[in-house]
Amino acid sequence: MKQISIRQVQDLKQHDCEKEIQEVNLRVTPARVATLKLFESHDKPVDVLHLTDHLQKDLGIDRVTVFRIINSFVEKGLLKKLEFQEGKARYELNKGEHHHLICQNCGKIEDVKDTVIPDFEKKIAKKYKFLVKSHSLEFYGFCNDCQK
Amino acid sequence: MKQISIRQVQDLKQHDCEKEIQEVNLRVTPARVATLKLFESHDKPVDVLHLTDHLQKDLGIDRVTVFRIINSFVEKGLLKKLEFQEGKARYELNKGEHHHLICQNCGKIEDVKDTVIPDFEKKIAKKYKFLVKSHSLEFYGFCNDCQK
DNA sequence: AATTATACGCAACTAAGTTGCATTTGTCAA
DNA sequence: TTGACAAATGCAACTTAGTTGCGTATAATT
Repeated sequence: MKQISIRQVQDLKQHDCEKEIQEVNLRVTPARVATLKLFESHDKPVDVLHLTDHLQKDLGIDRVTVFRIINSFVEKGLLKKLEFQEGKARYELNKGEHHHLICQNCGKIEDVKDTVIPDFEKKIAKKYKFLVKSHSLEFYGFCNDCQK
Repeated sequence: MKQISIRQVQDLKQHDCEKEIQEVNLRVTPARVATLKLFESHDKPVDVLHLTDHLQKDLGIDRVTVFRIINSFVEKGLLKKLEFQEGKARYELNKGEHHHLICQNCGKIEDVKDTVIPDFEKKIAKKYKFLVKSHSLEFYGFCNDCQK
């Protein structure tokens, strides 16, 4: 069986990111590819400070640019903006409908698959004549470890 | 049938607010009563700027004090903190479980009664061993008027 | 390789929210 | 009712998230 090297995996990733950016009609720039790559290698919602930490220090990408890139990614539907009552936004790749469990003690964020919202949305559309475009659902409390 | 005057209604309200504040072990101060009254006379979630507008101009209550009062009210469970992806918080009286429909065009906020979350929370508690303390659910889209 | 719209970096700004500290005020007990 | 003390307020200064304007650089297109 033919193996592919780490190098090749990274190239694939690089190529995927470039393609994704191109597909939403944004120019493929090093800053954008690096940002999207960061999200691909992160499965939890991150805030901008966390992103700039790496992007600015290691790649010299400006804070402002990171904000602008993220806004364009959100606008194009690549990212989803989240707010966990922290006074700042978090972002995650916009794939797979799910919600979040946020531990108020240790800050751990867990994903929960959605089982109820699509039905609820239909009811809302009918009853309130409201056209739902997106939603956000978060649960705050204590994770298994922090209940002790 | 005996009528009560506007004056008496306001006194009742004043008294209710004072009682509520006392009951959560906070000192009854003019600033706190005025803040709580503002919430009682407002059925939609408001941001701090909106509050200070009245409290500062008409009653000379400082911006900082408003922030501090609100934080203490949230801590004591009188208010619920909300975030509608605006880069600032909103607050509402913490009574009656409900969610929000937020119109992305005109900004109108509508309340939706909860029908699905309590059940969902039970499932989460069981499956993820997560102790849910609170949650937030918002729907973004277009209200009836703005769909045209 | 030249053109051009778009993206980037830098500096400055805005707006939300917080902190420290001196003064005032609500509460409670004498 | 008054005096004492903890708690609340006002003011100034600060922090942090996010934005804007503008000159320069660069990706896409011919």
